[in-house]
Amino acid sequence: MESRSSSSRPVRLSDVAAHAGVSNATVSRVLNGNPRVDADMVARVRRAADELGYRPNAVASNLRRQRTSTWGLIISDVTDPFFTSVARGVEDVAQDHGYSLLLCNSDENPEREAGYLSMVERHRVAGLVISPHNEETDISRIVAAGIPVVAVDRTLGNGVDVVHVDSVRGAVEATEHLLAAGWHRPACVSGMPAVRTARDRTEGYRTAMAAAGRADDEIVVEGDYRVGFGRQAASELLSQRTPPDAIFAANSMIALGVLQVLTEAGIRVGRDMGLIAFDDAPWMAVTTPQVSVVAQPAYAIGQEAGRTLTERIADAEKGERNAPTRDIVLHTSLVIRESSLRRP
Amino acid sequence: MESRSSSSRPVRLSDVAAHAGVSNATVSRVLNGNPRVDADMVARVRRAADELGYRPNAVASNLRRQRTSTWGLIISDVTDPFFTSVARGVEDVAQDHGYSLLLCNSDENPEREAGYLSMVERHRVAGLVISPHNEETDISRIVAAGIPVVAVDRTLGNGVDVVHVDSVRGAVEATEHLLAAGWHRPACVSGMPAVRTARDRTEGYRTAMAAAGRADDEIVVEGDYRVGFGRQAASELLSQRTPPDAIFAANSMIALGVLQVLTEAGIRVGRDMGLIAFDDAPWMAVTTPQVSVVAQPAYAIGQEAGRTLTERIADAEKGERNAPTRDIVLHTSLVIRESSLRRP
DNA sequence: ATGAAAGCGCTAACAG
DNA sequence: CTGTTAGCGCTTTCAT
Repeated sequence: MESRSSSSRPVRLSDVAAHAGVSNATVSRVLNGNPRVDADMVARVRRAADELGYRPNAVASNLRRQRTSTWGLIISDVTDPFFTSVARGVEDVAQDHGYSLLLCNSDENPEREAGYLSMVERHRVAGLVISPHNEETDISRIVAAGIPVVAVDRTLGNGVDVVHVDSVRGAVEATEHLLAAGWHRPACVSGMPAVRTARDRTEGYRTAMAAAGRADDEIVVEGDYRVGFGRQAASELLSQRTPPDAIFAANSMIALGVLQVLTEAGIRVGRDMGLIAFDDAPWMAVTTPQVSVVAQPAYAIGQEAGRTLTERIADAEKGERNAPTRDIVLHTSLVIRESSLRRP
Repeated sequence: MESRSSSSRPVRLSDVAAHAGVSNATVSRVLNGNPRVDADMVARVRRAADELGYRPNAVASNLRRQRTSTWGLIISDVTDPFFTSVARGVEDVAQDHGYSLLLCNSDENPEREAGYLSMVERHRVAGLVISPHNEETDISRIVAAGIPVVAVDRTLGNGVDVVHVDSVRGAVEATEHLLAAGWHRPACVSGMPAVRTARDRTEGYRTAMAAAGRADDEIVVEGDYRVGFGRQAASELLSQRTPPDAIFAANSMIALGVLQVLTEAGIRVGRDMGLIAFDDAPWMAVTTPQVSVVAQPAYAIGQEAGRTLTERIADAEKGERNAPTRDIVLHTSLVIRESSLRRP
């Protein structure tokens, strides 16, 4: 039974207090679940709040409390299924704990990232989850402001908690598998060397090649983690004098671009060209042939980051300043489908 | 007085004022770009702010101004490429205008949606972009609070602006195309009838079937817009006595599920079974055969929603309460690839 | 168990 | 052009 005149002044806590015939303090206590209030009072206040259709003003509350109920989430690309799954994991944990998410898409662009970093600081977020562009990403201000930070996918040095997978190992496994499947000249198409996961995945590829005594056959193309670069790299590779006979794509976006070009060129994957990707994506099981991958538990990474963040926030409130840094490594799994298998 | 034991107290505007030897008001004016301040003052204040590493407290500012620099964004599924593209469009416009985004994933769940609606109201967002679950979605409180709202993808009645495509027409085109390509029994796999786009796409299918004198051959399966339902529907369809020979999937998630099942069952798409989907997705050009679609300009929908929202916010500030409701319809395009073409 | 009152950090009248 | 001052709506001592 809320009073609803089109654009009236919002109902304030003091309106509820007046309506219930109690003080502001009591209303505040009731609405915040403070136990030392009389049961009758609680009922009266609740009813008054309902009748007036009261919605607490989170801005005022945040200011007074000197802390917000919001987390910042800065990710590289909302368009990349890996990051959307991570975001989903973070969101679900945030919601469970009463936090909202300020979403920022850094787009793998350091300036944009810096702008967003400044924004979350101005908003005085309670915590931050970030997939940092690279180790140089400067979060010193955030840390100095006492805002807990958890990195996902990529480390940040500085004693910041991180949740990620072992990219080197995943890449080694992918490359070894390609070699074991009988491909002779597997190439690696990777992201920006500035980005840690890209470097690690390239390194894993090189390690496996060297271990197999194939160091001389290494073919590495580095660009970025976008579909466009996957296309470009694939075209370049195909036009070489002695093209590779297989490709290890360092993420799903690159794999998509590579596959587009391969498809357009009429190259039969799994026959003329082997393919394996780091990162699973929902569509990889519906292509012909299906794409083999090194799968990462993206949603779990997000959840784990969210859980770690809540703990850090609790620590910070207790004045706990020097809990040991956590480096949470989740497992990848090699999912062998068809694209990496050599058919006659 | 609360104990704030953590690191150093953040720098406040008054610290900058003291450091620069001016009043708070002057600092505020400089930092907000008020033109009537002396150039020397500006320089002095800027320097002081820099030296102290000052970051304005957006919470305090928001409270005092009685408006925030945040938009709410409530979408059905961050995992659906259509919605992530929309989100991207909204985000880019928001950023251009100095707004941040509070991201909410309603998951096509009315309760979750209601919770988020309440949240954005408490946060006193400056505006809201929402893909409402359906016409019943109750945004009366938001509207009553004077918060401009723009719906995307689905209408909301109530005189709320909306940016979307003509789903009926897109579905008609898809179905006509299937029929023209020589498929005899095309089925329609759609989302929840409660959701407007799902209803519209089903209706478009029916309209086209009727117009072709094939009303008796209609096969409609309705569930939701998720991959899982696409799988389920495809299985059911395949096990029927007289299965369809083509499928119109009402969105890309359903199409993905359908394709998974078709692939697993060894059914040759484009031969044994025709397929066309509403919504393009990046992977649809790398399957074999490539998937024909009714493409929507998702990013543009997001942008358009963002632009409309900024205008509505400006209107609201001017006290403009009755600008005519906008119904912005963007064009779909029929992209005929291979899955809908009948090969011998 | 309840109320009175003092701010949280900032902006915007209003004076000067 | 600059400063003084009064809050924004809420939470939390402190006193009763």
